[in-house]
Amino acid sequence: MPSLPDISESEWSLMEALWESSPQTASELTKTLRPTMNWAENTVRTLLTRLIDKGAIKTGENSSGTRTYLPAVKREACVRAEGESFMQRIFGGAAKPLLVHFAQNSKLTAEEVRELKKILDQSLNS
Amino acid sequence: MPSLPDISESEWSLMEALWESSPQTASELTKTLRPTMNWAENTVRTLLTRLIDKGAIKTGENSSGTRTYLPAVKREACVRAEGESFMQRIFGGAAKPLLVHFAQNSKLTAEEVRELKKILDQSLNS
DNA sequence: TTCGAATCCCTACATTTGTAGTTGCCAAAT
DNA sequence: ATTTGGCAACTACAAATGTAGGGATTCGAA
Repeated sequence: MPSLPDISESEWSLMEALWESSPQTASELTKTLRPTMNWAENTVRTLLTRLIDKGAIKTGENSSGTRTYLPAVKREACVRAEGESFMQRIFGGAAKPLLVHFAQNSKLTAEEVRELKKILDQSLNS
Repeated sequence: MPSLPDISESEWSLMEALWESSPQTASELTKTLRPTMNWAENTVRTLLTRLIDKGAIKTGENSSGTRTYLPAVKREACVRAEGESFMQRIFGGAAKPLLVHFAQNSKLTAEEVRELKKILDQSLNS
């Protein structure tokens, strides 16, 4: 697997928008993100360029000939990479302490706890 | 709560060393970290200075009058902050998807699964 | 056909981060 | 007293990040 690009925090917002819906043009993306990040369109374009350089997204073209952008890497893969790196940095790479931490620091509903326990069991025999 | 300082990746290594054992002088720290990070002592000093500016560590003095460094913030609090930020960035702030992700992507032993389930149960009734 | 809005391509610039090097000073060993 | 070995204080400098601005081009509407 080609090692995944390093996606910064701002860039991640763009990626999320594209994973959510793509292709999108720069101005569409700007509008999509306007509510959350109040970025100037040039800011969005700069980030898009950087993401292309990093190989995280590709370009296409819509019917009117305007450039469009779409993910070149899968979200799940990026989430795994970010997760690995976080786990490494903060929990020395160990999953259990991480899970313990979040289990203890989150208010989960009984239903969620039930689901999680099920997933834990499944993680064993598969 | 005094909002916690933003600790970078390299800085985090220093903090870990200090949480593990403090106070330490700059040269002690350099030696402590030598096996992992092969940093020049000046690098360590620069990072220490930045951590002081950020309010993450404080200084003291040992019996020989040499400056020592020690944490000014608790590890658990920083871990919580980093965890929050990570969960926000990657999982939109939701704990369950995060837990599901790590539960599925880690090879846990039966024993660990047992412990985790117990912790999940406890997280409910407390 | 001309003007303005949308697109693109460059350039800019302050911060943060990673990683030191340089210099000055002081106390301990010759 | 001189040298030397630490320690402290500054300075350095490139890459990555956040956040745009300006100029050229083009396409559709007036």
